[in-house]
Amino acid sequence: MNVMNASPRRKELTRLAAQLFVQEGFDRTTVRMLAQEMGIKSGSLFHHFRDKQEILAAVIEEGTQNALVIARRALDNGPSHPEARLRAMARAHLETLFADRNAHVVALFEWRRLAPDASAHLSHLRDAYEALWLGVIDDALAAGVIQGDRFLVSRFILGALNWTVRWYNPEGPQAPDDLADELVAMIMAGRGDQA
Amino acid sequence: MNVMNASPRRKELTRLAAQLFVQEGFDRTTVRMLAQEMGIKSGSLFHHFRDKQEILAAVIEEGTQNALVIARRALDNGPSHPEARLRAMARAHLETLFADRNAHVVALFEWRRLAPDASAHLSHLRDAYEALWLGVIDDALAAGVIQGDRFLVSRFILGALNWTVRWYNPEGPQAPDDLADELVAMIMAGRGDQA
DNA sequence: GAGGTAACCAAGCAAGCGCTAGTGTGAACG
DNA sequence: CGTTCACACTAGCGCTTGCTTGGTTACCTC
Repeated sequence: MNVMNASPRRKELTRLAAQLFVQEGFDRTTVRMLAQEMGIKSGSLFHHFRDKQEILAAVIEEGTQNALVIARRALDNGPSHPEARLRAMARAHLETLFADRNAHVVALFEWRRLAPDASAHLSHLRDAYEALWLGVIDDALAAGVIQGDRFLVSRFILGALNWTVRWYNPEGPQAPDDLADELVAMIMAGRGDQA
Repeated sequence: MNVMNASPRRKELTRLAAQLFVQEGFDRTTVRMLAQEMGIKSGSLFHHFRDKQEILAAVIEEGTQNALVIARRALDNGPSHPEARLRAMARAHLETLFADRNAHVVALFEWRRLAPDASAHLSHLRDAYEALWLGVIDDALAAGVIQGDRFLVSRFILGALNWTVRWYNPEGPQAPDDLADELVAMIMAGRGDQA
């Protein structure tokens, strides 16, 4: 078994697993299906991962880590005006969501299949990510750019954004950035200044 | 097997199944678990349902039917102003969502486990429901109450509303109607008139 | 060229899965 | 009183599941 999470082989296997988990769902995906997709036999799979659970955890960790990196970069190199930061954050969210779509779909819809210990570890990552959002939302509230309860607003926004994986088609005419801008425009309080 | 969907026994079994499906997920819920929860042996289960798939379909159909009934009632007996109709629709959505919470969580997150024929049948129900939403949204757009693309708006709203099942606690201080009103207030375009 | 190691394979085990077959029982009905 | 029917039971079949075991290969290092 490979202890390092960064082994290139393991990373590739994780990517393939994410794809299958999205296609079939975690429970319906058998170790034999995973092995075949990876071009190995089912027994060999357990050289790379302790058990099936660990594959799921690896997939979700990968996606969540990337989300954190991208969001932090968007805020660090990004604009300072609260409204623009809100837009940058929404854009960053959709950017990761569709760059690592498989991993994020798994994270969103198979989270409950995680064993308790893995879930606890990954919850910290997710909390760190949501903290970034709450910071941006607090600033926007303070500046009067948006209005409402901070938790309600953040959950409505994240709900609307996360739900896009259910209907958004990247081949279509709309770019992810357009979606993000439209959503932010939609929730801007009392300022009829959208395009 | 019971052909009528309205047998009271079958309805009760469907309710119990919904609960288990939410707790464990459809795939992880075995027919033996279902039977035990129902106080019978696993073999007896197939007197009521042809197979496990049919139980899933029954759960989802129940929830979706109720959603349609409640939404239609809210619109028929409801207000005529576009903004008020939007609010009524959002309230109705959350009302069903938490009245039949288990059934709706299953419908939202286990839909893909449906066999193709059951899925086709139930899609019509869901489409009818979404048509109601689009009608209300079109009126609101025409009246200038909200702005944006009709599909984008509807998907953002439904995403935000559906996502509430992930975090909303009915025991908490906030009533579902408050949530609905806050969301509608949030998306009202260029009219700083929320509470 | 000996030793170590990452990667893989063949074979299979124990447990659990959905579902079936055949039977029993008590209430309802003519 | 005999028939029917909804409902439940026992027993188990055939298959798949996640995972283990013991051994093989190819490459790297000193």
